[in-house]
Amino acid sequence: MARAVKKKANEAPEKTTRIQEINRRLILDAALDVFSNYGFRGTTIDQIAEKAGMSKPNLLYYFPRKQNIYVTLLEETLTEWLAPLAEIDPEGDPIEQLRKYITLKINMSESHPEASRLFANEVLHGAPAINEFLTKHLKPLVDEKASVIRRWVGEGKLAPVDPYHLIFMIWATTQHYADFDVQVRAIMGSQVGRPGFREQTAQAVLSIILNGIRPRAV
Amino acid sequence: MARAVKKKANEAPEKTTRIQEINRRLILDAALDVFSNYGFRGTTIDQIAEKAGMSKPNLLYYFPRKQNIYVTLLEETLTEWLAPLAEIDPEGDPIEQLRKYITLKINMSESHPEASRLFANEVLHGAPAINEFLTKHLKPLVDEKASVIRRWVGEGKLAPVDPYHLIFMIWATTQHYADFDVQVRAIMGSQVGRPGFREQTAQAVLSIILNGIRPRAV
DNA sequence: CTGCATTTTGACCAAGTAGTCAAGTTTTTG
DNA sequence: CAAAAACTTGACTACTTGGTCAAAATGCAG
Repeated sequence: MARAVKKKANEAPEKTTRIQEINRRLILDAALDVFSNYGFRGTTIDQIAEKAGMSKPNLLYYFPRKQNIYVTLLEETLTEWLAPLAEIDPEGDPIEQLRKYITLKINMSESHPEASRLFANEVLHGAPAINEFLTKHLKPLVDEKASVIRRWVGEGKLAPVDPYHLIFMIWATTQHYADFDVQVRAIMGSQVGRPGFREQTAQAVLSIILNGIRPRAV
Repeated sequence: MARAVKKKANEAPEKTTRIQEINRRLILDAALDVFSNYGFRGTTIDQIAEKAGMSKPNLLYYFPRKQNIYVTLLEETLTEWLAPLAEIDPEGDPIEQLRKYITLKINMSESHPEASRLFANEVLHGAPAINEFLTKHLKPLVDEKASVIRRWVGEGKLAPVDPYHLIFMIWATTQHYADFDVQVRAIMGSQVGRPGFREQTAQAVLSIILNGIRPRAV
């Protein structure tokens, strides 16, 4: 009867069994798929349970509330999602570092569009579940990288540009291809699926942004 | 007892009374507010009715289905949303035309963020209600403007750039400020509300994109 | 002012959905 | 190889919510 999380109330607080590990993974994978397509309200526990191949009460044995699945998923995803930003090397060459960052983001948008959409949907609706994450983790990281970029600008290695807006532009542009996939497909048609499309996208995005911030003669 | 739409079954097909006009407007305004915040599934008819100041059955007298309100709203919004793109003048100066377009889009994002979010949410979820609009109206318009941009590139008036990706980048960047408002606020804090923030944004976006596509020496 | 059309709403219904429960099955452990 | 712990599920409940309906209130044309 004990909930998966609670133990005998005096033993070691955290102990995950093999089965727990497997099933939580199954649930989270299924949930990512469903939540990213239908949003929080649009998703039913039954949908997730079916996709995960288990009964609803069983699913609720692992995550007592729908919210729990959702929040766990967002936390898992966000950390991974931010990794590339953290990798920007303050000592590296500015243009090279930003090229690498943009390329990584475009690749992520193609390889994990569900994660991007899950996040986009949450923010679009006011980020009720992750507002704290945004101010406590995202902001400090962005502040840090923004000051690096600002220094680069000061050293004349980049054209004068507001670092925050530059970062927003990179996010917006790269995630657009995941979040607005349907629209991109409606306009560009069959090209989208074709091999090489990602390279073509990367090339176009890199060309505009990097030339847009390359230092210019005054 | 007749539905608002049907008349005495043989009279002039379309006749909207004063009251109808007022109430439909009240409903659509309220609905834009609610739908853009909570999405289609997350919105209840009761919420809209309350915000519109009328009873639920009364609201359903004007729009027999929740879907009807939603679709009407999207159609109204989309036309307005695309207007700036149509205004790009093939005979004008390329950089000037694109500057004007970007500026208009940024202004719209600030003045009508709900419209942007309504649309973003719909596309994010696969655009079930407007897929047809995308291929029948949006695509042709984009194709047309893309060929104008391609011609400009051919004439050496712009750096070599894929016109479709350029348009996507402009959309992504400008709408980001409406759709991801919460995130922008979490990172930039109180600056966002301040007068002049829009100008600062416009300046940053214009600087990067326009310099990114300005013709360069080979 | 009167009678018909339009508008408005309280009460209600059916479907869908988050979450519970108690009883069963499987796995682990001493 | 028991006995305990962990896992699983059918059946159920409480609640939300889209939509109906019949009757009342209001507006309006002649």
